[in-house]
Amino acid sequence: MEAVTRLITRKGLGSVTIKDIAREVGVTEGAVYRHFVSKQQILSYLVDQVGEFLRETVEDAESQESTALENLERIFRLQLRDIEDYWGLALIVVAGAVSFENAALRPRVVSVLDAYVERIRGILRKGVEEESLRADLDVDAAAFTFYGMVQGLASLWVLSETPWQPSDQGDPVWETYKRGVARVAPATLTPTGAEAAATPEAAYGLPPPPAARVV
Amino acid sequence: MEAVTRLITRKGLGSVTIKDIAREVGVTEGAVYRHFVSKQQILSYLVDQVGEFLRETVEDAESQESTALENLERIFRLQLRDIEDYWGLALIVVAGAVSFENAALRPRVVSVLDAYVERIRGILRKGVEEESLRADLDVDAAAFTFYGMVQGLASLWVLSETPWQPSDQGDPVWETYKRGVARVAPATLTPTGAEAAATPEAAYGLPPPPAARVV
DNA sequence: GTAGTATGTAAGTGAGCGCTCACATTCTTT
DNA sequence: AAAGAATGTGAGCGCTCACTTACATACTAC
Repeated sequence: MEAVTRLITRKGLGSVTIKDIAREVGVTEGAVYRHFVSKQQILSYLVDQVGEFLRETVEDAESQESTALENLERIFRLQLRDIEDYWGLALIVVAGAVSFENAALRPRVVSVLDAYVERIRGILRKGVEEESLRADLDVDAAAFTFYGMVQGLASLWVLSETPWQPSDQGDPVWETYKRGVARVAPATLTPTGAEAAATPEAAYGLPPPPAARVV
Repeated sequence: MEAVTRLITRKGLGSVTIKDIAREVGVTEGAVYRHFVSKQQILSYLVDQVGEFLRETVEDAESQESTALENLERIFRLQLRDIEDYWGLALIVVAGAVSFENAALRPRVVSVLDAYVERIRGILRKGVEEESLRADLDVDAAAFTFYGMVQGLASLWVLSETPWQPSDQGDPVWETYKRGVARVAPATLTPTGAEAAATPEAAYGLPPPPAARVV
């Protein structure tokens, strides 16, 4: 399984063959089939493994005794780090598109993703209850957006050849998200010409985010 | 090209063969190769076509004389509609992951995506200038998030078998985004127990969004 | 040490892929 | 009507893929 992870990370899911896996492990194709009944099964195990990985990430962050908002931020940052470390692997689940080619694998991917989004929703609900998130928050929409944020960063990162890291972009992206969900004074349009708002970092007692890089 | 679009929409990029394309058109494989030199070329044309499609969508929305925020909302909604209509096709670009399997196609996909995100950035910049967006907005991060929002909805939609439509989820998701970028009073944490904020729809003179559905 | 099982190898098989080619048909031009 | 170009056919080539099989070796238990 580790060899498969390495291979996918190196050359993408679609181009990994059984022969590749065997060579990576240092055996022949037949030996692989002594332990797995099909390639499908290998990928299926892999999806489970990724699901477990996601679950642990979220639960670790949740176990901390802090506000839902802080937990979410922790998950966001852990996720970005994981994408950097195992990006090909993370993409199996995070960029679910990869799997939509493989109809047999889809139900597993769907259940992993559903569980993930549901956990995010749970944290958001808790945040609304404990009043660190705005009371009128649409929890479903916010969970969607959280997922999209991670996935968007992941796919733009994978596609770009430049050496930027998701975690570099993470701060300002997180700020944008936070502004949409955190509890704030009622939103009102300020007339043109009004003074610029103080940076929200200051409002939260955080250091200012680093300058964003262009993709 | 229309047949290819239809096929990808039906069964995904990876499983479309030249034979499939020929059958869909009503000719044999050889005839396809009379007009295209390779499968790679067909896909390459397709990516260009999608890029053109995206460009038109954005330019149509931009040509309207309204605030950047309203233009962005229009793009968002048009995009969701396009994903519903041609989802497999939209995914070629939107879920760039599909292409990362295909190294030769990647530069084209990257340039299409870059152009798209850059256009979103341009609108956001304009919004900051005309003061419909917050002055301290991180334009790069907001563009990232916009892209992620669309892509997240697209991939969750593709994966789920349930009959929900992205445009149904669109309203609350857009509200979450808008709260993060629109010009508002300086963000300050309200103490617990404070009254819930008035709905932002009211602030913008819009009808309340429909209840969100679960994936 | 021997039996039995677990694990590995080398050489396949058959199917499907992108793509080619010798040839047939249809369309356009004059 | 004839010529030439454009378009289409169907067989098949070379390759790679997931997967199989007959046989060999290594490990474990008694």
